[in-house]
Amino acid sequence: MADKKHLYLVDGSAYIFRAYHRLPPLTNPEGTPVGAVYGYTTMLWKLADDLDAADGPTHLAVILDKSSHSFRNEIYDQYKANRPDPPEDLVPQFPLIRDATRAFSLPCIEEPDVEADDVIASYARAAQAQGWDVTIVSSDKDLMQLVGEEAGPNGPAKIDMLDTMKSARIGPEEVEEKFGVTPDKVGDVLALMGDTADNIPGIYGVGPKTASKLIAEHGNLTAALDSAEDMKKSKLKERLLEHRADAELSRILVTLKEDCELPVPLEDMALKSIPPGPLTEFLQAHGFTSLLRRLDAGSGSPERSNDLNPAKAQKAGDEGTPEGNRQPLPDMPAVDRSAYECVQTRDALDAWIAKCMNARVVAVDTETSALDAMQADLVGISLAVGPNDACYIPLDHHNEGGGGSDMFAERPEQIAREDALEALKPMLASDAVLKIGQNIKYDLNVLARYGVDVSPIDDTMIISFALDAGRGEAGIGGGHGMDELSQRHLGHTPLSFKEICGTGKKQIPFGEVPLDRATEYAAEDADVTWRLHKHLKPRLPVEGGTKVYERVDRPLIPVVAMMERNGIKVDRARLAKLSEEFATEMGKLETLIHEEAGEEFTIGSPKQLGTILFEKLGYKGGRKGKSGQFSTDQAILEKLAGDGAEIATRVLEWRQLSKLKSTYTDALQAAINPDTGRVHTSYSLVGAQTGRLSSTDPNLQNIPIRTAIGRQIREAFVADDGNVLLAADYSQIELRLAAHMADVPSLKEAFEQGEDIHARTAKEMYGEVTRDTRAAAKTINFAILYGISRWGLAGRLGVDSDEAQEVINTYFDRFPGIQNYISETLIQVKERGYSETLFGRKTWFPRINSKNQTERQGSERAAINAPIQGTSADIIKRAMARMMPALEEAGLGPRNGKGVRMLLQVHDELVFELPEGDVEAASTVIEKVMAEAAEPAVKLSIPLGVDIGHGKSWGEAH
DNA sequence: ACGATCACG
DNA sequence: GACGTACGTGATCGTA
Repeated sequence: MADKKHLYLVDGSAYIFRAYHRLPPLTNPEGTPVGAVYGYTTMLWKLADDLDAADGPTHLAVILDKSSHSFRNEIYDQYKANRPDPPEDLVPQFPLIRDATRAFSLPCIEEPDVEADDVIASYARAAQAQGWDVTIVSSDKDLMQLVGEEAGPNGPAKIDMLDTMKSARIGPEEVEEKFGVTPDKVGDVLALMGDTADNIPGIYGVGPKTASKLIAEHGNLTAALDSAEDMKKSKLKERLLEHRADAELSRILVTLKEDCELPVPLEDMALKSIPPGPLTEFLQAHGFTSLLRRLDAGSGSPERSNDLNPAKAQKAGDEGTPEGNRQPLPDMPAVDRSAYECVQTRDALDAWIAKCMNARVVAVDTETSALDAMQADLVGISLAVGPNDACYIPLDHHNEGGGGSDMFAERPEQIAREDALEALKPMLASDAVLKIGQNIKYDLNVLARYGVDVSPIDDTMIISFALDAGRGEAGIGGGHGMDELSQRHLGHTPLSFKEICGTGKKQIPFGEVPLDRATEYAAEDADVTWRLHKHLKPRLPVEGGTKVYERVDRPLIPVVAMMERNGIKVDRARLAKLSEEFATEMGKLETLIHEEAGEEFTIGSPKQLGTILFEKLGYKGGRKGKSGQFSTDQAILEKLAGDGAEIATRVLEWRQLSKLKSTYTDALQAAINPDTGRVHTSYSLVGAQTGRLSSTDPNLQNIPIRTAIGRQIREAFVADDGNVLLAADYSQIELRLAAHMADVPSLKEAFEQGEDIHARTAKEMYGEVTRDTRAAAKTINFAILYGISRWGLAGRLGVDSDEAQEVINTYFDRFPGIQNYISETLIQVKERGYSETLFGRKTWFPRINSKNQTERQGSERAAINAPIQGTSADIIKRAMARMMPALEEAGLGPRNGKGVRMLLQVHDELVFELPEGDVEAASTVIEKVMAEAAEPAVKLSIPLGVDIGHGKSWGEAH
């Protein structure tokens, strides 16, 4: 394997376009724009430098487009006809790519009459045929057809792709994830969906989803097209029949020519050490001083570049926040799991603790027996202070079947848990040592249960969220989990939990994993976390993420952790009684429904229900959705009920009860923690792209309140004896923020006067306030927050779309600031790619300029809403971070586990548990902290109203 | 694993 | 001129 050849083929032309859009507009000393060339140069550098890496190149060549004309234009004169001219300041950079490539002494290939893609395909196949591995450095979807493995003369030879912008490998799985079919069928999918960028027609009206579904079902393009004959009458059928020729033409256009001339023999592409002369000259000529410095430091062999030199970016007139600037891979050795240490003695542990104190920055990760931080036992702790400088400290490992207190359990040598924690405590609590975690809230909770405090902290997951919320693009994940971050930023795949512990029935608890394997896995997690921190943290100041991370999100981590540990008491008996009542009532309804249907069926099956209602009983209400299934959702059933269908009413009642029982009354009883007797939710700080929290296991942010029957469930959330629950919620916070952000004088005045805002809107719009006009005004107010469309509003108001348009016009007339806000927000998001809250939280919208209208409009609506929803989230988060210190200052803090405790957050509401006698004093503090939460960072032009109530239960507190 | 449905702000 | 019809979530169920 050591002498296996690995050819890297760089799609130079495509790269420079992307680099241009993602890097700051740098210029060289002569004033020539070179930002894209800089990006290209660092990328080449990095690739060439990976020569010795496990998956690095042994051979490398750059392929460029010779001209904009190719044989495809002969087949189809409209091919790429809609391509706009490249931006003015990019044009002079094209020839520089050639210069850069030559400076590295790398082969640079351009062929007439074919495209770079074809040359790449030809070289890739030629290399594969000789048994070489091939990596195509590009993210062009046409090239994804080539990905895969074929038998070669000495074992399988694989072709994959590397997207250096995203630091992501694209293998068969990624291709399949993107297209829903294997790489060899990608051409068929492309032929159906077409490509607006290349002006490839495809089938009009068929997008990626439909295309991949059709190909997956029928196997290939011809079969998919033939299948149209037998399809039921539909738009799709018509289109497939009508545009068949387009698809067939497209198939030819997307097919790569794999037998181009190969002007440079494969062997001549071997990577050699790079003569420094030409490279130095090139770097000097373009003022790439940071790279020059690295060249010098690296004694002739290029070292990896760490990032864009911020000083340089500034010199070029950049603001220091290059949008979309993905930094190249950090300067670190490859992960080497054999370097990790398993710490089994007190001496070894003490040495590590000293090492951490010395390092000042340490990544910490806990391994536990289960996922639930409130129940899991601590099994081990891993630490990392540098790349590959990591250890695992097993604390409760034992052989299979030897768990618990079994005296026959065989335990490998390890330090007693209590002793190890006692030794670690000072370091974990030391102000002089920053503890980094990936989702460190989990570790905080586990360790807190053992009496261990961890502070100060940093969290790579939260940093990633502050930088890249929403940034995921189709086919490439945008999440903030460790494996994904590692893949994206480090190009490294950590051992997966499954590989170590197995899956399903064969899964074993982490405590039973042999120590050598456990060390590899656990220490690697700490190592990767340390590396991610090294990589991500410096991006915060450069990309404007510091404020929201330092001022809003980081301080919240221990606060939310504490809320989770606090938990909330639920009245089990009351829930059980409700479950029983619901079951009885459901039984009665079931009988009635079956009687009316004339047969027994599963009411909970929308499919069966649809058949009964619309086929057997003959009610009207057509098919819907891709599945070709009848829709039986609430709106449709209510319509049927309105037309006198008794069965629809009964089904609606049954559904309500079924939902309440399974999701709430049954599930909440099961969620009671046996040790604490309370329910502990888990909040995700990165769950919602807008910056809101989300709540899981169980979700306590969607407990019923809107109907009387559902509200009974809230009555089951109760305070401990002698205590009450207090609920404090912001009143109309999003509308208030909209009034402020869009600067609407009449709405602001209404809020200042404490008026009923929907009534005020009704008065402005309709001249009078009645029940109907107020209801309509309320609908319109929400429509505004969510990004309005005339059709959407029409549906909600029960009028036609022309009338809805009238209503919208009137609204914009009366409140002109709103229209401005919407258009200015959209212009900005389209330009920069992200929206921003008043506190600087960014949410990215990678699809805001999509050619697909549905996708684009969806992004537009989300982008209108995100600054408002996100600012509201920022405000309540700030209130949460300040709440306990303020209460403590007022002498109301937790006292022997009592006093005022913050339990829940529901987007605009905070729930507390407190001694009955503290209600009045606590209300004053809580109201003040919440009302002033925006200050001093942001001065709002409207007051923030806070409503407070209390009672024995959450229901009563409202 | 995924869509349909429905609970919340 | 068609597209598909309000923003943000999570849990459960039936079905593939």
